[in-house]
Amino acid sequence: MRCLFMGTPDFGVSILEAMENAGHEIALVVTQPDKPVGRKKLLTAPPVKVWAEKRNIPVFQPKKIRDTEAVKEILKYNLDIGVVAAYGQIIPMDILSAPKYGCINVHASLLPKYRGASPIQWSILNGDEVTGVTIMQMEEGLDSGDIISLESINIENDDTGESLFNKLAKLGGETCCRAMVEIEEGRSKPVPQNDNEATYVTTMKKEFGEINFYDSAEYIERKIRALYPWPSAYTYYKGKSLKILEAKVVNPEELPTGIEGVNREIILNFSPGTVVHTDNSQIIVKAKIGYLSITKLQLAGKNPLDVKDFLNGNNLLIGTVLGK
RNA sequence: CGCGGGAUGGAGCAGUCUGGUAGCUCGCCGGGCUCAUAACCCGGAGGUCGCAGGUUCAAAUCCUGCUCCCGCAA
Repeated sequence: MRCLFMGTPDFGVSILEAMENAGHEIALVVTQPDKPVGRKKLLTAPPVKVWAEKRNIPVFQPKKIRDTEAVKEILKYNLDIGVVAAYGQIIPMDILSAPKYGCINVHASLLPKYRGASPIQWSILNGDEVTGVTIMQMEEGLDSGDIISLESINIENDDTGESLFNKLAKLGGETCCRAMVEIEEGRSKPVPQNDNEATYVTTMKKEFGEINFYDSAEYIERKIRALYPWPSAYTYYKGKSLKILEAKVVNPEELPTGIEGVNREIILNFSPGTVVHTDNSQIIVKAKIGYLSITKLQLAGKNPLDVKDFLNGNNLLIGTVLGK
């Protein structure tokens, strides 16, 4: 089919590649304007734009997609279908209804659960065992369109925001292409969502990543995985922010025996956030419920390090309390 | 000119303020102890101290310029 694609980050690139491999013609790519990024504020093109330019596909980057000029530009193209994946702007009905089959959206959750931004992180954080992707017919509401296709996937115990993102990006591309075939052949039967079951998630904010050791170790561990590698879960050490990149839950009965100079009664009286043990592979910190074994971390200004390397240069004493 | 931290054997760090023999914790190689070991003991190799200039009898250290890495912010 002759397609319009609207999207911005890497997730969109995965969908594009799937569409290309399925033999669709990408007539136009619409994405966000280039933005200053990084310490040097270099003007950087969105990943989707980079991808499209390599293939000489026209790219359109309106500041506001709702402006009549922008709408007119897109309506110039004769399109069969529009595919939207993490575009970042609200698209007006004029555009959504312009292609022959309208526009469909790829969303990284099992709708109507987790409408909105950052569904992937939230599904890990909440300890869900299953998530997936939804392909829906777009309408004006937020992720509220009729469901064309829904594909689920298990969340593994070691899945991170990054790994699950990659899995869902791949699954999203496959599912999207399958849905496009169904639409073209007239087999598609969109099903309305049950709005009563809808839940909404907001954008993951940076400050949300601060670890509260008065949470349970299990929750903190999920938070670390959900926010990896961005924006990262963090705490503070010697006044500097300390990102926790990898950790495991340790139950009280699994604590290493023979902790030198410290007996278990003292540990029991430590407050959450206190380091109770270190060895050449881990730093164990007490949480409100359970203990957290940190295995990989990054101090502000430094590179990410395995705990072993970190401890070689930092004399981290038992009894140190992490946090502000 | 957004704010800040950093660059020192293979890894992580100290030393820089107050110029004067290259240090610590590991890793690696060799030997020893041991039933055995990631444990312990002894020995060894490995560094133009990010780059380029300057000051000085003497620079990792002081001055000037540059490159690269990272945290925050965006």
